[in-house]
Amino acid sequence: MSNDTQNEISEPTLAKNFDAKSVEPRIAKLWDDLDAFAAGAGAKPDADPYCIVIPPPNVTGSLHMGHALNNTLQDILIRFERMRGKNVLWQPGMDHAGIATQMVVERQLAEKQIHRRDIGREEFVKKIWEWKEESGGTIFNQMKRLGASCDWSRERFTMDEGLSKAVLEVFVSLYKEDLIYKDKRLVNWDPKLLTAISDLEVEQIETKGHLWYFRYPLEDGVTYEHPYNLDEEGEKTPWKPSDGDPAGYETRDYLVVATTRPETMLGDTGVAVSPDDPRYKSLVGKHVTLPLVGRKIPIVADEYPDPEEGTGAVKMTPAHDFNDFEVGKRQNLPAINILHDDASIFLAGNKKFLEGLESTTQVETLIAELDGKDRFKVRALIVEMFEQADLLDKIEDHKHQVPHGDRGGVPIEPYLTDQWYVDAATLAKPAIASVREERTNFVPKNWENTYFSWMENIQPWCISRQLWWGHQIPAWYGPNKDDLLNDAAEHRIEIFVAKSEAEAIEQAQEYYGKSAAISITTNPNFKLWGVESENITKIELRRDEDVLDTWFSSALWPFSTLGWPDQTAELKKYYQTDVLVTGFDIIPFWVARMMMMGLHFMKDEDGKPVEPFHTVYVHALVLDKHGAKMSKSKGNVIDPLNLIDEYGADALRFTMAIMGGQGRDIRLDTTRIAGYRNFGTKLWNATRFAQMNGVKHGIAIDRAEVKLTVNRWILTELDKAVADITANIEKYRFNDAAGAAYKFVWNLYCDWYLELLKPVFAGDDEDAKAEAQICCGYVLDAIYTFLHPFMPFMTEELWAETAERDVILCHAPWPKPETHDDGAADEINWLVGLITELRSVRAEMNIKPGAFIPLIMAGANDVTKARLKTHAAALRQLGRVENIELAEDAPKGSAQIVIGEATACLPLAGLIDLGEEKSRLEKELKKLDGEIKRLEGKLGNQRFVANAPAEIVAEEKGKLEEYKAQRVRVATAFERVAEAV
RNA sequence: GGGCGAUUAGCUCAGUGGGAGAGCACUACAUUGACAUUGUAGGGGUCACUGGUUCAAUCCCAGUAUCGCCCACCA
Repeated sequence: MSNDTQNEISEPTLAKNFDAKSVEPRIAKLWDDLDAFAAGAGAKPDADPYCIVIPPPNVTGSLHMGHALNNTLQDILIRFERMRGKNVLWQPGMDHAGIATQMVVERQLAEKQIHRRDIGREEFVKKIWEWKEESGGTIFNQMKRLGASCDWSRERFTMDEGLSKAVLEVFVSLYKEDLIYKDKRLVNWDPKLLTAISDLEVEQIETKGHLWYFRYPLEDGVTYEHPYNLDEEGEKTPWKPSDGDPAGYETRDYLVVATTRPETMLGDTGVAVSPDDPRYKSLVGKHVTLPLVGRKIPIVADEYPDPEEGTGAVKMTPAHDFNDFEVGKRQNLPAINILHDDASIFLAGNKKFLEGLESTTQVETLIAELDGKDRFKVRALIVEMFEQADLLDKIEDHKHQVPHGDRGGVPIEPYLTDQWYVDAATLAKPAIASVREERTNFVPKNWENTYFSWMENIQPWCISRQLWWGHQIPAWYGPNKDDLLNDAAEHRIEIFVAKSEAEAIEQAQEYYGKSAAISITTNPNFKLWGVESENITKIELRRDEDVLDTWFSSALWPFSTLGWPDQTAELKKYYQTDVLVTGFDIIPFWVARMMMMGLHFMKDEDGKPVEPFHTVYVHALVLDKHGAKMSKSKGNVIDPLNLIDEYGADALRFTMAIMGGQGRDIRLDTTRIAGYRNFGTKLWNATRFAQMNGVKHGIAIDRAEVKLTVNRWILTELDKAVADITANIEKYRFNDAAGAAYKFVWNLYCDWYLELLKPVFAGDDEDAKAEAQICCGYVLDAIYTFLHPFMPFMTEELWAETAERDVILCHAPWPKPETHDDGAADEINWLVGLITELRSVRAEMNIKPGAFIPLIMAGANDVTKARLKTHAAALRQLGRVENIELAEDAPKGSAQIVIGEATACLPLAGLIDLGEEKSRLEKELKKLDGEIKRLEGKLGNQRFVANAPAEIVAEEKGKLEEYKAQRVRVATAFERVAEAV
């Protein structure tokens, strides 16, 4: 022992403040150089695995606050488990994000006046790959700045070779099981992006519109009696069946139907009424003439119309409305498509539309006026035409939900096309059971409602997209053999689903026979038929042009990234993964589908399905500080990178953790980030203080040997804190874990422990000093460790700065709490209480903060006497009292603090205003009286004493006694002061 | 229309069936030996409202109000 046992302040090596800007990149590089995050890094060979797969960000994405939260929480779990000794893999990767990515590159081309069709599919896809190599994945560098400890060497991409192989495998095998099929039905069609989209990609947006009431004339000679009501002014008002007897009837030769989309009337093929509707009973089976078009369409009875709504008669457009499509199927109404794929009106050359129409001038005019025009323009024109024809009954303002494509942003059209579907209902069943039977658990649990409500009403999942960027559907089309040979009028298509072109040809060969020469064409004008002879000699196959929904490949993420369909070592080790951390918005998009696919394809040794993860942690949304969603258009977007620049990654992470409480959205207020940046500075300076006092790091402590009460106390508190933090991370209570860490570091370690050590370091008890130096460093080391998951950069830096270490901090073992309560807490709590009271009285009495004043302890017992002696230095430094003396009674004219059995007196006659001291004590008495009265009332209540648990009653009794004793002492003090005044 | 959540200090939020908490903001004082990105002390809340259960409700239950989100095919 040399210099550091003397009362010298050493020069700290740490700068005064933590410089995040220079330290963070350096630490990041350190981790990188050491491959610190590689799968299993730092773990023993037989360690338990722990795996999280990242929710793959879009390749076009950049880090937003949602990612910052999501990745912070994952990284906390990952670092925590890594330090606990598990074999950890955090699997990173990206999503190819079909539409989003294609749009980005299309926009770039548009700047050069190029359309993707100009350069062709192959060239266009090449351009997207080029773009991806150049600009894609910037988000990963941003995530590294956040400190995300993914195994970056294992980065995957949903379009890369391995994952594409998984997609093929899944598609082909689901097809073979009839869980994937092709079907012609109405889909949600995005007329801007010219592709089908799934139900989930449709957003309902409330829109102000109108409800137009049109008159459809009944066929010649048909009339009916239409009931009406009368209002107070004698005007006719609509009648509904529930109104009872109508006021009267009028004879009508037309039906009134209402619509929000007048343009669809061009495709009307019927009018439906309820079979129970008394108004229209006589009309069922009759016809109306479709205005403007002149088509005769039937009036049908169907359970779909609600007699209480609208007019009770509903126009049917099976090709452009999901309900009408169903009614059409039931009632045998044809579906007439009247839209091009871009939602312009399709009349000229529209075979189905023209069928059965006489080529009258009326129709010719209609075609001339409307064909090729945009749907909304046509809407206005149609209304105008109805008005001119005197068939517009009335117009009402109408608010309704209009479906919009979430990417293209324009209203979608229900559109009749061939698409591929996944039989989601079948796959959903085991996925529902897994959650019901708690093999997979949502945290917080209430998100299971979202999951169930989605899964239990699940519709066939439309997985084909008319895009170029994505996994091309592995289906090849050829002509139906029999149709070919029989020269049938209707040509059916034969589908060959295969993992490769060669396999498809093989299948085709088998189907068409050995004599057929089979080739693949990409010719868009290719025809499926047209052979020359009755022997099939030449067949061209053409691959389906469509690609798969992006979420199809994402659904395979937990096993495809681990190497599936190959049975890799990683797959074996890390599947089932542990927890999925995600926002609630993609529970149906992603979580539900991963459950379906995982359970279908992954089996354990006994062939039992294995869920992709045992826990789904659902976190909140990050909103601005007023609770609004962040969006570019609102201009309230906070860029996490700016926050990292300003406050450091650790501060941002800590904020995310402490605000990421379960089941609640986060309103981000940047002042809080500043607060947690300050927290880092506090810890930094605590270390600096330690350095100045020769504190030693990395030395093990035998707790039984620790002598100083403060040291024993802080070690006990440390144990409590570590246990608390550990338990809370295990329970995904990130806010509680961060809160416990914060309180321990600032409110216990810095505010009291270091303050209480100051007199020790300044004193001349060398043994005490040596012990304090070791203990102080030991606790600091523990702090670095338990804070590391939250603030990895600073703690890693401090870890390195304070001692030569065997391991870097992110591989250091998580502290283990030892329970060891020896009563030190009582003593320190007494001391802390006394000092706090001293400070409070001094402040109230306006005594100069720096001034030392004498203390006389009246009525102290032996324990108190001993404590006064032990902590004299601390009381001097922190309470600014000196010359501590003992007395039987409090001297006159002093301020008095009742603490335990004793009274601490500050003899300040002349220095303080005794009147003020008197009123201070009076206030205290009043407060005690209030408490005593409350407790006496409670304990006097027979029902309380009889019904409350015994320990509660005893507790309250104890409190009452305590208050009463306290009151006696305070009253004595008060009287003494009162006398002196 | 159905479902979920929120309502606690000026602001952002924790929290518990048994004496209301944090951060920021505010007030006063302090400061060249860890830290002004600080310290000490202090002010500030009928825990949205109304009922109910209970010995006891901010907490549990029901209803009301306000706000937010999700789902849904109303012509």
